[in-house]
Amino acid sequence: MKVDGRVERGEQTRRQILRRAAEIASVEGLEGLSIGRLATELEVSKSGVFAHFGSKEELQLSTVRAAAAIFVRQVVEPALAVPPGPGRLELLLDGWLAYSEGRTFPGGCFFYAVQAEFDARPGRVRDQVAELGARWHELVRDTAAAVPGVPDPDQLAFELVAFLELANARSVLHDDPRAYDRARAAVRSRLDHAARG
Amino acid sequence: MKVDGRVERGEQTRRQILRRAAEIASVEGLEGLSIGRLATELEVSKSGVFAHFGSKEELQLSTVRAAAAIFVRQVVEPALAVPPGPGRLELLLDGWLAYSEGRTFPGGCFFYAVQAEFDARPGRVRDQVAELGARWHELVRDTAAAVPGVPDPDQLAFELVAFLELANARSVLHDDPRAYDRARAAVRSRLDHAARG
DNA sequence: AACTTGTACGAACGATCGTACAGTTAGTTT
DNA sequence: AAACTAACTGTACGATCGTTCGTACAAGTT
Repeated sequence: MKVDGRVERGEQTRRQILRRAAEIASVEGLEGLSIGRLATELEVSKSGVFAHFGSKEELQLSTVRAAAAIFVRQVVEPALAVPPGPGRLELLLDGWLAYSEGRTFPGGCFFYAVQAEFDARPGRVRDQVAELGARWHELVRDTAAAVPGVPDPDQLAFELVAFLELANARSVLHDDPRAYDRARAAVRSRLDHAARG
Repeated sequence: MKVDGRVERGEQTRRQILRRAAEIASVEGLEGLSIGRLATELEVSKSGVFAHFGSKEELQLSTVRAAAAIFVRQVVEPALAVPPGPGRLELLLDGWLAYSEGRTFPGGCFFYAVQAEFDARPGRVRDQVAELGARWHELVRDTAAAVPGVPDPDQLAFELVAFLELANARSVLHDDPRAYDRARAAVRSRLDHAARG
């Protein structure tokens, strides 16, 4: 089946909308995202943007899905490409820090912004964000569990993720890249400590 | 000078507005805060609320100030009341966890929500939030520096605050109080490790 | 060639946003 | 008692919000 012309153009437009939407949301939040603004910036009509999703909530959900796909491709997949063990864990953590520091999204980690925005309100967006967060934590925990000599992978994963998230928060809020150095030092010393204990 | 009647009523109203504003903002953010909604919930007129602040930005700044005062009273002052050293550091960290876990603000830590919301946009609100965040970090660092045997108080403070913030984030997003146990365990082991090293 | 499908558009809707302003009420000052 | 002031109200404004609708047209289907 050929997929040029109308259908291809539609999917391309949709991708462009979601790309821009994820960028905006990482800075202004998923509620700060407005259909009219999105339309203006992309130089398409408001109803054109709206028609792709049917509701703002569906736009938000699609934006989260699109951001998750970018995150998986940049952070998760490279780590899963190497064998389990200390190497994979380090690659995962380094990949995350590079993803945040490199500003894949202009506001830093997309999920940090969106989690903090929706953590306390009910709804489908919050549910999806919570589920993605849980999956991320499980991935870090399972990756840590495959490292020999780790007594409590859940606890280790908690502490490692804490370092990553604070690095992101600090670097964005204070425009200070040294937060990543702090996080890298914390990760290193915590992993050394785990290996020895 | 007597301050009953008109003046007292005004200040009381202002306090009530800011109390409610801080509660709402901890859940929906400072942008989710709307003057009309605030007026409806407090059963006063929209222009009555507006007149107290003159602009939405001023309302947001006042809300941040009010939340900071609550935070200082609940977390900072009790710690400063005991002598510097390990006891003060533990009281500070335990106080923070109790402040977050006890839901002084319904959406968890007010500043976690507001920092994540404004970290990537310019403006006076962001500047104020960033300054308060820096002051908090300095307080933790200085408190840690007064503990004997701590080689790098800045690094230690970074890691401790990371545990606190992730506990808040996890517990709110997943409605899971065990995140605080994880944070307490992390704090304890990190402080033990610092004392030994 | 006739018909269906899907993208995108422009115009309009009711609601809500922040803000402005004049007026009322009640405490304070003289 | 008169003058003043601060808290608060009601109404209205322009802008923007999400959403609905009818339409135009290109592409795919039969």
